[in-house]
Formats: sequence, C-alpha cells, structure tokens
Amino acid sequence: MSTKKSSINLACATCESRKDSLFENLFTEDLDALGEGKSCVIYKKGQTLFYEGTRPMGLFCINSGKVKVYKMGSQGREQIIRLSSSGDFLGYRALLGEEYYSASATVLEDAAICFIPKSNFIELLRTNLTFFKSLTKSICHELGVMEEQMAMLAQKSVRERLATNLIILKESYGVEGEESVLIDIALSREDIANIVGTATETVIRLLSDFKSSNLISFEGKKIRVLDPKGLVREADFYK
Amino acid sequence: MSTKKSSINLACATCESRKDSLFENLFTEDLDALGEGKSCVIYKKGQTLFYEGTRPMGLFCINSGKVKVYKMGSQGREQIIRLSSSGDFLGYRALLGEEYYSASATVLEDAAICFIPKSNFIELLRTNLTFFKSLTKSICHELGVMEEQMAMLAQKSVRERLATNLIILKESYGVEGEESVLIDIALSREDIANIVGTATETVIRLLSDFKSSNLISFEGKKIRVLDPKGLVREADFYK
DNA sequence: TTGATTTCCTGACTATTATCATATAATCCG
DNA sequence: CGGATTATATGATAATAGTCAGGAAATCAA
Repeated sequence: MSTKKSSINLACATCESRKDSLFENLFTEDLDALGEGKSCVIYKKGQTLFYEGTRPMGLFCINSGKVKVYKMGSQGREQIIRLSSSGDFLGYRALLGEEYYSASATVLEDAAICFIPKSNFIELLRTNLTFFKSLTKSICHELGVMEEQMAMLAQKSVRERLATNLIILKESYGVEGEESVLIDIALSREDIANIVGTATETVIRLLSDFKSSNLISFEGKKIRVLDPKGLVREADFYK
Repeated sequence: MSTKKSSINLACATCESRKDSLFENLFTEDLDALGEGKSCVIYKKGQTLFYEGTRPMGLFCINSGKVKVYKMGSQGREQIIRLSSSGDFLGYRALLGEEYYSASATVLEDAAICFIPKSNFIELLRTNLTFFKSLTKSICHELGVMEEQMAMLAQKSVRERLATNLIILKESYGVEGEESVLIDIALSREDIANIVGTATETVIRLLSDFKSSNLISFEGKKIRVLDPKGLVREADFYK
C-alpha cells in the first residue's frame, strides 16, 4: 500500500462538503480567515491522521472519504468510537478541551482532508459567537449519542448490538435502491467487530446468520439491508 | 419512603459547593442574576429530579448529596451513565443541545439541590463568555471520559469492568483511612450492576470474590478498598 | 500472472456470564 | 414490635460469546 501524500487545492468558499458541515453558514470573510494557511491532502486508505495521546495542532475537515476514530484497548484491540465522512470535523474535542487526542483517526476509504491550523480555528471561535454556539450545541448532541451507545454496549447482546449498528450505519451511509438499501462504506469484518465490541469470528458468524435469514446480503465489501424491520426486531429485544 | 419535599434557603454567593464547581470564578453580579428566582429543595433518597424524554426547564446544581443519571434499557434495566455529587450540574447537556433529557436523574443519598431557571442560565452564557468557554471545555472533557467508558464497556470482561469502576469510584468518592480507602457512596448491588453493565447476581459474586482475595471489605452499604494495586491488576489484564 | 499476505470463513472447545430458583438477612412501615 | 418488603447471597444450569486451529477466498505487490 502506498503511503505517499499528495496535496491538492480546495477552497473553503466553494467547498461542496461544507454544505453538510457546521461551517455551512459562515460568511466569506470568516471562511477566508479560516482557510488562511490551511493544507489539503489526499490520504490513502490505512493512513493515520493523528494518534491517541498526541497534541492536537489543528482541525481536520473531511472533504471526501471515510475515517474511523478509535481507542486502543489494553489487549491491542481497537474500539471504534465513531465513523466520520464528508462534512465532519475531527479533533475539535481535544482542541476545545485543551487536552491530548483521546483517540486515533485512520482513513478507511481514500479521503481528501483539509487541515486548519489551531490558531485559525480558535480565532473563528473568538470572533463568531454564533458558530461557537452551534459547535457547542453539536458537541452536546454528540454527548447524547455517546450516552445512547454506552447504554447499548452495556445492555444489549452482541447479536442485538450488531443489528443495531447495521441500522445506524444504514441511516448514515444508506444508498436507497429498489426494496433495499446499500450501506455505502467498506468496512472489514474486523472493523465491524471493533464497532460492535466483539470478536471478528463472532461478527462473521452473526452476519452470515443475518444473511441466511434474508435480513441482509453482501455486495463486495459492502452490506445491503434487505429487511430493515427484521433488523430492528433483532436489535430491540432481549432473547 | 417519604416523598415530601422541603424548601430551604441557599445563597449562591456563600455556597460552599460552588468552590468545587464551574461557578467557582463567577463575580457577585453574575451570581446574583443567576440566583434570581432559583429554588432550593431537600430531596430524599429515591426522588427523581427529571425523566428521560422530558423537556429541561433549567439547571440543577447539587449542593450536597448524591445523584445517579441513567437511561432505561428496553428490558427495563437501568444503565447508569454517571454519578453526580456536590458541585456538579445536571441538565446542561439537554439545555445547550436544545434537546429533551437523554437520561433520568434520581437521588441516591438525601440531597440539597438548587434549580436555576433556564433563562437565567442562558443569560449567564450570553453575558459571560469566559464561563461559556469553561463550560464548553468541561463538556469536551466529559466527552473524552465517555469515550473511555465506551471502550471499557466494549472490551473488558465484567470482572475487569467491576474492578475498573471500583477504582474510579475510589478516585471520586474515596475517603483516606490508614492503609485503606473508603468509597463514601451508598450504592446497592443493583446500582453497581447498572454501572458495570451486568446482572446483580454477578456483581454480588464478584464482590465477594474480591473480598475473599482481600482486595476490598464491606462497611455497611459501603465498600472499603484494601488493595488498590490488586484491583488495578484485576482491571487491566484480560484473563 | 503468480506467489505472498491478508481477510474471511467454519468447526471444536472453553470460559464467562445470564438466568432461574431459593434462602437468608436487612430494612421499612404501620 | 412484628409482618412485609426489599436487598443480598448462593447453587444449578443454560446460553452466549471468546479462543484456537485450520482452510478457502480475495487482495496486493512484484
């Protein structure tokens, strides 16, 4: 796998992914100041944006591609905290919290990602209170999502967690087809295991179970949801 | 159990618990404005401050006592998200996120709790940017803690999770004695199970295991940590 | 293309943990 | 105080999920 980075030119003002991001409503002057000195790079699958425990130097903005954010457990297994894609920011938690990165971020699918120096971002927060507020609001929402996930991890069986996560993935990455939805993100079985919090073998077994029950089908490395209601049934009930 | 509430008078300006809170550095004028129209109530064990899914009307400030914040799972089991005590706020996530409460809060040990109307809190955020920033910083830290917990829930065995949580509880509620630390919060076995994410019976068994190994001892409804290093050993390794 | 590497899959076995049943101890309340 | 309720404890058993081993398929890189 090549690890060469290639720089590209992306202007915030004309950035398509900005439409899906918290930068959506920024004015031109803010955008120009923000983009001052930023760099944009094409990352290949497998490259790491930052490592847990290191100091954040700025904000990563995903233009395209997919990234996993994960923590390393003591036995060397990853726990994926969240997946990020076009329009998402990475690293603001550590920046705002004035802490080191609490997790690592690695590219899952080739990605175009801009890096905005810390000072530009802090300056934006200082001068644009509206943005600061909407960012805080978004962080609070995030916190609620994490609470949800915590409860799921603690209370549901592995089978239910897998079903639940497939539903969530479908909501985020679903591409509608006729009578079915393709989850448009290439995750390895190991990645899925590291989302669900289980062993790779268990994910493989359960997925082929779901496939036998015609809840899902496989399409290359991607999963197609055939029966969302069936998945919800798998996700909701205990035993 | 009595469910009578009794009002009391607590002034923010002279509040002892404020020293441990984010309100620590507020000036008198801010404190006066904040305290305008607030109410202070003595809650008895078992009383609920707010319920998951309802609309937040203000901020709860814990003056004394202990509170559990939890979500209800589909099988009716609680998942305790966090424990709060003197100096902690409750409800700011929902207020700032402009969402309904994502969890419920119930008193574990008799508590004196002030309720600050939403408008006062919002006004404080509007007028005191320094406070807003420190609150945001604290929320970001919280998010990091939740990530940590997620990874723990997903990756550690029940035994390790129990040991880990005992260590965390010791850090937060520990009262130093000679050669041992008392965890000064009265949790039922069921509460502990709902923190760890397991069955009550399992907690009972593991705790008596830890007791047999002289890692802990029981003191009424509280737990005394005899061998913190031993607990860390139990917490860290897989198998 | 081809050999090497990684990912995916399956089976067998084991360990952990949940569940159910029941007993005892502690606490609450009239 | 004493009966009722709740919390804690223990045993037996079953279900779930993890681990280890080995093989097939897919992907990668030369």
